[in-house]
Amino acid sequence: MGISKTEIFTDQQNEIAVFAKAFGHPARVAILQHLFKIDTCVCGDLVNEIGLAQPTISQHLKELKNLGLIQGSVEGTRVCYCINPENWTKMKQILSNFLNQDVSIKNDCC
Amino acid sequence: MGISKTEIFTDQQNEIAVFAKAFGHPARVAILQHLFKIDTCVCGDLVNEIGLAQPTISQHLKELKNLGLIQGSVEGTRVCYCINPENWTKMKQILSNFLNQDVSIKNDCC
DNA sequence: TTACTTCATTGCAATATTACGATGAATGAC
DNA sequence: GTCATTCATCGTAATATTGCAATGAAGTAA
Repeated sequence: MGISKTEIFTDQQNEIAVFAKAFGHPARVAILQHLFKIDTCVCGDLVNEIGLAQPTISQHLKELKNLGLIQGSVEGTRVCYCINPENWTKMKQILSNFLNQDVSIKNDCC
Repeated sequence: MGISKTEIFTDQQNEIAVFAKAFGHPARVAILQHLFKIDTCVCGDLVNEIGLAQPTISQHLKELKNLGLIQGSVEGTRVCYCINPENWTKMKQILSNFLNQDVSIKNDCC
């Protein structure tokens, strides 16, 4: 049906999935990498940096903003974006907990 | 168009996106968590454990298997799945590199 | 053999995502 | 005021994803 049955999963599982989905597109990965590389707010040049049309970039930025991973502020005609450090750290911990659960895989299986 | 323009991004960016997408659905998160919890191969009871229909689970398992994150072996009428430790570690390093790039965010922005 | 179990595959419907042209809103320059 | 710039939003088309019923394939049990 194209709709995920989120109600049968735990809040934690849904939260992991929502954050992971944010990185599930290379454009959003590229946007975040660029914001980290510049290490301050980026004003306007994201469309040139990434190779997609302006409405498409705007849409990806909106998704990242809705998740709280980035924040933007208006500077005249431009809008400046940067990482939201608190929320990035929060997200990182949630995903790291999931990724680091590989305690002890028995090799007497499969 | 529903199709991602992967050709304009680096291999690394596409790789991050592909792995992240694997966790972008709570059912796949739940499957992986269960495999880790059981800590050995799981034979058959995934449909009862997760609350989705059998073809749906089979489809999610196929995606995880195609990415190499899990592996399966036939045991009679049953099929047993477990985490692929090598590929899980590989994936974890790729995603961790991305998540851990928060070196120094200047707070004189935004 | 038949019946049963387990899982994969097919086919389909509903929803989501991606991308962009066109347009609008807000600001700055003049 | 006009004009240009920048970014958001709307509308739409194409593709992807999710979910399940029906069916198929392969094994076990009798």
